[in-house]
Amino acid sequence: MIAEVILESSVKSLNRIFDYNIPKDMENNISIGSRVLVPFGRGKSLAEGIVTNIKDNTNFEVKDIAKIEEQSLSTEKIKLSRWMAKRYFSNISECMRLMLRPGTTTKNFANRMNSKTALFVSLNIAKEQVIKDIEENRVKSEKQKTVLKYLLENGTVLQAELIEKTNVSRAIIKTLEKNGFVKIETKKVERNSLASKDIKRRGNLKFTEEQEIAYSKIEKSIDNNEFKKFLLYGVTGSGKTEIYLQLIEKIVESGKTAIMLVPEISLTPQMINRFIERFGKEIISVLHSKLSVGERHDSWERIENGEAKIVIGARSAIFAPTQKLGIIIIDEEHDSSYKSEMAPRYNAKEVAEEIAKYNNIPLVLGSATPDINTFYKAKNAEIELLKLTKRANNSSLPSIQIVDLRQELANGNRTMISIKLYKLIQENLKNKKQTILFLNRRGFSTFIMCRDCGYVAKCKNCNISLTYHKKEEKLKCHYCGFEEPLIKICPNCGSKKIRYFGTGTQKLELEINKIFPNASTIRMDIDTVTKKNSHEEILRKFNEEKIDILIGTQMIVKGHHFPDVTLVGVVSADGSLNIDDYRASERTFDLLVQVAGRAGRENSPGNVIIQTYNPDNYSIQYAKKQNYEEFYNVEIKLREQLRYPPFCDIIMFGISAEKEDIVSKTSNELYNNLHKKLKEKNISVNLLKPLPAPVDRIKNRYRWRIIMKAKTNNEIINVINECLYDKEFLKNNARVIADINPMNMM
DNA sequence: AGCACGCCGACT
DNA sequence: GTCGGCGTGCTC
Repeated sequence: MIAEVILESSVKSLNRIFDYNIPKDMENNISIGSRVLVPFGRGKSLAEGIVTNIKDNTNFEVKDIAKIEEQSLSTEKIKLSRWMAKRYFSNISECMRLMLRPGTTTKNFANRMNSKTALFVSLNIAKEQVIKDIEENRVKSEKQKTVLKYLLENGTVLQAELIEKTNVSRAIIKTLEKNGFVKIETKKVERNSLASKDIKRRGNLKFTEEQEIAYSKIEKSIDNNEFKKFLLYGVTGSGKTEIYLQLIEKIVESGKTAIMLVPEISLTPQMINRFIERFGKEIISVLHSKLSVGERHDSWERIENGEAKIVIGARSAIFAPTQKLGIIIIDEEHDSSYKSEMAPRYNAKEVAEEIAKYNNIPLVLGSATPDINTFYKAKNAEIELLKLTKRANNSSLPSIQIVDLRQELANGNRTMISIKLYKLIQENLKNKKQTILFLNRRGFSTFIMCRDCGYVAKCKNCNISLTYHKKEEKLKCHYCGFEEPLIKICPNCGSKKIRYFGTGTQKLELEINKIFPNASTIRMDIDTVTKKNSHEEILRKFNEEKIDILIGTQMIVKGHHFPDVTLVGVVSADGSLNIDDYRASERTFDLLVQVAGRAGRENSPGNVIIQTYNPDNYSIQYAKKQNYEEFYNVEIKLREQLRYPPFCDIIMFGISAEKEDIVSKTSNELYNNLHKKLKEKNISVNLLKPLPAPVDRIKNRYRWRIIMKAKTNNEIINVINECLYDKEFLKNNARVIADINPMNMM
């Protein structure tokens, strides 16, 4: 018997099948999906791989499989890997890696993550007997008594815990073991990130009429075992989560499992707690990047062995090894984090759809500001639209005002805070209410320039200006991380007239401290949340210590609940508007609606001030009105006129290398190959000539790109794959990537 | 990715 | 002569 094996490697030239002989004694233990070790190459080194097919003979002179490992992939996951590899122009083994238990995919399989074990101590005789033995003084030593008492109360405990809590040495426990009172054994330790949670269970809430209708539509497709897509479109507070919870409850009760994806940033303890309240931590598995590899390994194992029925996680949790999957829910479906920016460059929404198809189950997408593409499909009946128009908790929408910064400047106000915003902050401080100031740019100044000669400080590795970070007195590159001390004298002309341009959160914080010297402030951006729990720590501080003003970027926007915030100021709405990307308006609208949602969620209606140099822009105007559908109607017409998604797909080819001539040569070769092949097959697409990327050098590599606009189908995808994996083309010494509908066009 | 092969200049 | 530099090609 011969096995077709895909080797674990991200090298493009190895992205194919290798045949291996299955030794007689392994025949009964091997199947499609088995993970194996095989000899590969001239050396004696072993490579890891996955068996993707078993057949009777081969044309090659084959070697024997060396070892079969314990883990395997389901045939469904192999099918999914094949689909992904093609759709996302990636190596099949890179796709498979996402579906294997975390911590088991390192090249060095000797250092594999395994289930962790530790020594546990428990009583070896009946409790009553132990009590008697203590009372009748058969155990005399005080220390031994303490240990036995602790065990009587706590059952089986970690030896380390026992030693720490009872303050005894290991010898005492050993003696107790020798005398037959306790036993010490090696057992598996579960690294469960939820272990410390002790949360009261709670029942269901009562549905409103709208919730009831939405729920029963989805319920019907669960009952019919059919694949169907739903868009649950409802404003913040309209009760989407309650619908998710009750759908999952139904699924779990019928012995099936559920996957719920949420954006990484909204995977907060508050959100997880809500699930634990309803279902208990025993059947929930949480997967996200903040967990240690060990915790992720064990979470995965609990899903594999059926212990965990509900998976809550960020993007890659879609690959969780669930048994009998019954529903997939994707919350905040418009969020850009569902698209991977690393190989394989997959979109979890599309992957979820594929998985839902395989399993004949519903896929539920939820959002208050749906992705334009999703809403277009909902309007065209490809997705069933379920609307929730009323806020379940009756809280009122905040009052939103736009401030024209041009006017402000004309009136002589050169600060970042308009008169209107200033007055509202002052009022809030007086009333002991909290304020959030949002600015989507970190650092102090975006760039620094010499006023005499026009010199701008740039990164030596990237063609991008350096951002000034005041606290460290450093210039930093936000692309490669390069840092250098702040320059005080122009290196070009020696002038001392160095000026700072553009504003970041650091400068805003400084300015706020100047304007409101008595107000307490806290800042939250990438620079302040580097440590593992600092994110939560800042929010806890803000909430509990009643900090007056929270200043932050994107990351303050999602999923957090601030009961005492009654004022939100968007210091500048223009940052996301002036990006060279067809999604700039959509992003601005989403962001503003979400930021506004942070104000006045409880009983007091909040105030929102949006400061901008583009007060007439439609995304800002509709955000003020909080009217998604009107925004959609304008946006979709523009997309149609300019032929942007959903009216076509955008495929971006990125070519990079250290030498510019290699980049241009490879780019032109790829363009010509694509052009030729498409012409041969009579496929017409909009293929733009290769050009340097907007940021044409990052980390010392020159970057070019080719853009293709086309309504993709199998034929086009095949042509692209053929060109990218062409043997002759691969000889070029450049890095080439292809990304379908990328989130970042830079 | 490894690893071997082979073609070239430098050197105990 | 031969040691080692790295460009090229192959791996079931």
